[in-house]
Amino acid sequence: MSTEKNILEGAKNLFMQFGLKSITMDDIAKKVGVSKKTIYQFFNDKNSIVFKSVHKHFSEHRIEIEEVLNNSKDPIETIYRISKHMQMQVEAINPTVFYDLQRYFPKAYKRFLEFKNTFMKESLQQILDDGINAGYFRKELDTEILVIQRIEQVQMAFDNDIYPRDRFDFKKVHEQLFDHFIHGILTIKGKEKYNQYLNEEHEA
DNA sequence: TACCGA
DNA sequence: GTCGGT
Repeated sequence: MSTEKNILEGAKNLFMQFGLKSITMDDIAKKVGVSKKTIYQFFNDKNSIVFKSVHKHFSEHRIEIEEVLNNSKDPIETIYRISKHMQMQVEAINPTVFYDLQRYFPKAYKRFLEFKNTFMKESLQQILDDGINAGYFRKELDTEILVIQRIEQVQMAFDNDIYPRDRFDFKKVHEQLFDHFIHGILTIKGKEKYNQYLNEEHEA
């Protein structure tokens, strides 16, 4: 792998684990095993590494989501598998990343918002519309309104002022919000199908 | 690796 | 004192 890819991969891993602000250029150099001089041959500044890390992260995330979209038998399986995927992502990322992005790295934060407001929004809306047509989700739903609600509630769970992490289990907050969301949209038929996937998981 | 400026 | 940048 190229030196540039190595640096980016190492930086991304450190950022995911510890956040953006607390990781220094020296930390990255040490982790990757190169000098800071080498890093600055590929990246203009820290802002550039953060931006490219964020870009790489969401590009990979997008490919994984597309794999699920293309290989699920029905909308219930899609939303179930994506929720599992999101759960893993949520556990793998230090929540301070979002705070750091917003506060210190506006350009990278903009990239994140773009991902959230285009790809995430469009794919979730497609899933909801498909689910309604298949009779799994309630036909009364306004999917455009609910997609925004769902995306923003995920973001809300990352906000330490809203669900302080010294009082709430981060993972449990996400689980609760998803459970509440999914049960608010399922029809009877959808619930049966959803429970099938839950039961398969317990048997596995 | 040492150093400077913020 | 810390950290991005030289």
